[in-house]
Amino acid sequence: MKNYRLIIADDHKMFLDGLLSILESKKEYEIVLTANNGKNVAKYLDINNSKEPIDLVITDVNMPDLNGIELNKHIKSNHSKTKTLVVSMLHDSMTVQTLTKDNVDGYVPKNAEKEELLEAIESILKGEKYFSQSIKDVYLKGMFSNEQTLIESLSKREKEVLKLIAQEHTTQEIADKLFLSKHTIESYRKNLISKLEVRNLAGLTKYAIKLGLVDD
Amino acid sequence: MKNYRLIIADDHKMFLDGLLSILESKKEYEIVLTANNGKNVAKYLDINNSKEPIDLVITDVNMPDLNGIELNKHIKSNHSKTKTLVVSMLHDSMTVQTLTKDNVDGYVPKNAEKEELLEAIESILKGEKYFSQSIKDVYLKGMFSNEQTLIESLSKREKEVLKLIAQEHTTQEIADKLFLSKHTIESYRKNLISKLEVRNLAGLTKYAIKLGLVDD
DNA sequence: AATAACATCCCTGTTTTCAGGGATATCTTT
DNA sequence: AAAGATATCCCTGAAAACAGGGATGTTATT
Repeated sequence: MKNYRLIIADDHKMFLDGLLSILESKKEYEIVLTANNGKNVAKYLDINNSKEPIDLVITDVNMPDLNGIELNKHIKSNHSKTKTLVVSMLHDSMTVQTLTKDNVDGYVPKNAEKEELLEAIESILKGEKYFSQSIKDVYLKGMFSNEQTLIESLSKREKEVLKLIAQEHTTQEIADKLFLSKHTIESYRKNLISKLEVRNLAGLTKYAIKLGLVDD
Repeated sequence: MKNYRLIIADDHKMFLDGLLSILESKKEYEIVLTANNGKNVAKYLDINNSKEPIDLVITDVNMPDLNGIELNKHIKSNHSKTKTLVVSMLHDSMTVQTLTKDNVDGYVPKNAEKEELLEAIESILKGEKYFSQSIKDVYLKGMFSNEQTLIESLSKREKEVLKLIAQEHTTQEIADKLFLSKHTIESYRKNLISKLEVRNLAGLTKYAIKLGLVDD
């Protein structure tokens, strides 16, 4: 009988209990540690992993102290034998992309059936990758929308100007604020409109929000 | 020994399991039904409730078929003896306000500790109301921010124009689209700027997004 | 019946944005 | 060394937005 050692990290107590009750049905999984943040998991691995290695860390994305993305990165850099499975509520394409880039072993949304979760765990422990269809969809959507690349094509200064534009400042005001010529800001505005393929201020504002440059 | 009959509704299987495992520790709670949508709960109550009444329905907000808000409304209109407790991930002030208006008995966020959940259930079964502090905060914030009232102060037509403005249409284009004079749209734009207390298109666009009039 | 809110339209004048050209200097990458 | 991206600045003219007035008829609400 196989015996796998797992760690679960989630700051939602109720959800943790849900995972535990699902995993308790499987005798071959030993839950070595549960944590409500990534830091404690990282700490545990750093101290104890060499003695009795952890096979799999199941983690949420949004957690205090050390979130799932950072935790995955840490594990993949320092504990290469330990697999990682992300189980999360929200999944934007950026998050999925970052995680796959950091070599995460699987990603299952929280609204998945428990059967799928168990399948994901099994696959990963066998050395395969497991991504739910909805996660793949999000990933592909992110890949084939030029949105992401557009955003990345903006320089620091351009983002700065875009932010101020979205904050309802006029060209003149922005020029004064940045100690630049009015013409310079006009150029930026023009370039932004053309780069982001929008028509006017409204479009720029929407992009600024998408980029997280403005609060609302 | 008391015996309470509960129903749980949540479309997230894992979360349902979490709730179940928490409630199974309490012998006095009998889980009569679990459902992944509101409709099945409503149906069950409509058929069986008079024989053996249900004491409490624990429900998520976002569910297919019949969401938590509608389910609560249905229960409060047709099964007044059945208490309701909402357990949800996201909680905007509108949702909280609607639910309290519809006389929900409690509201606990999903990231609450299991102790708090059990306390909420106990309180409600005793006939009290239970709202987590974070829920109260959201509620109060919604009450005292003029944002909500501002949004509600917009007429249907104003919202329609605002939407088109945020979709990057010019005044002339909107006029053509709605078969109205350019001057009319200009008036709307002016009124919107003054009502929403913003300076320009950027501000209007941000409000349109907040209102959910435009996708992004 | 009166008031308020809504929807519609009009005018004038100023400011800002948008579109379309350029130019120059720096810095990085090939 | 050349090419490309970045940051900066300039100009013109048209289109659009913004500010500030007003007006009229309809529909709710009181």
